[in-house]
Amino acid sequence: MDRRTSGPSSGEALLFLTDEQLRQGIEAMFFAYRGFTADPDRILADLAYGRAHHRALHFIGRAPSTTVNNLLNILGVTKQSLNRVLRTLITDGLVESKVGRTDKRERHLTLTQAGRTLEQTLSDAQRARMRAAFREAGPDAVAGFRTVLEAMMDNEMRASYGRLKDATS
Amino acid sequence: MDRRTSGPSSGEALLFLTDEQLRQGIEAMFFAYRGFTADPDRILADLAYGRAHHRALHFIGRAPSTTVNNLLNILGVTKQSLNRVLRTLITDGLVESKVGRTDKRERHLTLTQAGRTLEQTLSDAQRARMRAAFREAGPDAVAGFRTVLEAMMDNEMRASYGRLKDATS
DNA sequence: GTTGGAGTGTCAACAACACTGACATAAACT
DNA sequence: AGTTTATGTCAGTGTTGTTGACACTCCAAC
Repeated sequence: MDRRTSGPSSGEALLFLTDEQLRQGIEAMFFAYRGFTADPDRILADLAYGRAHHRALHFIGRAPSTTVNNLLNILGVTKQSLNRVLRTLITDGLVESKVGRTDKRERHLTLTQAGRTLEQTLSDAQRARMRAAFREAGPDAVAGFRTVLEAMMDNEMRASYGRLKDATS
Repeated sequence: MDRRTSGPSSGEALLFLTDEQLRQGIEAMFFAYRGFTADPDRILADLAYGRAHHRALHFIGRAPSTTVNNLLNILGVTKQSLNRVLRTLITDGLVESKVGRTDKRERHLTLTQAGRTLEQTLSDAQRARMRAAFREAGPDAVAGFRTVLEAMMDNEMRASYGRLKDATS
């Protein structure tokens, strides 16, 4: 009924955000995410893999020698779900699983050469689109993009994101 | 191997985008999208519905009296997939399907009162998070956010997005 | 030193939701 | 009359999420 969404603004300049503006943000997010995953999805469709395999390859490549449990926290799925994906990647020789030295309960995951190659192929497609979008939008827009996305994450995800970001900066 | 990603910049100021920067953008998108869907997902889990139902409700509410075919184009799924969802929504009395007046082949979809109520509940949760993120990030960041997302869409999706945006502005 | 609980990983079965393919019906178009 | 368009339905399949049950490893208390 109210066209304007009111509420406290916690000390910052008050922003008048209409439901319409928020709705456009929601739809932008929906359509953009589809574009975001479209290119790797096309590649994966030909192979016997899906988006979950891509995610696993990405984060193993990002943090080599990570444990299953660590990957679990990042991906936010159940260990059973992840395990199915990991099993195929391991038997297909894309990921190597090594029993931990100090704690033999842990499995440390690393990409094999073949795994790195596929990860590169998938990431290249995704990066190409991201690069084009970033170029088109300009550096200020990119900064804003990241600020908003970071504010939209859950706290635990923001923590994972921050850890990964800091690890290589 | 190359730390710097080069390439033509189509007349604009050349931006040096490292793979690392792009990777952070990719991960930000991944984690943020999880946050973006987390709240409605929690609500839907209690009901017998899933994310697909939410999407249908959203776009029917957005463009009332839309046809099945139009919805199909927006959502980018097969009619079999959409039909399964629509059937449950119609039998549950959340969506009304009316035969078209001028073209009787078409079915025009509208939310019932119950449908509007559920849609509101779901959207409120999602808007609350979006609003908080927008407030925290500030208006300039929001503008950049939208610019980048729009640049990341496929052309057809950008068309759908534009149509919806213009319809109510 | 053995036992019990916590941590970690694996196997099996099931549900949601996407897909393809084939087909039926009705209305509109030519 | 014949073709195309819009919609709905049935059957089958694949990916990816879930829960439940179970095995192995570590560590600490007894």
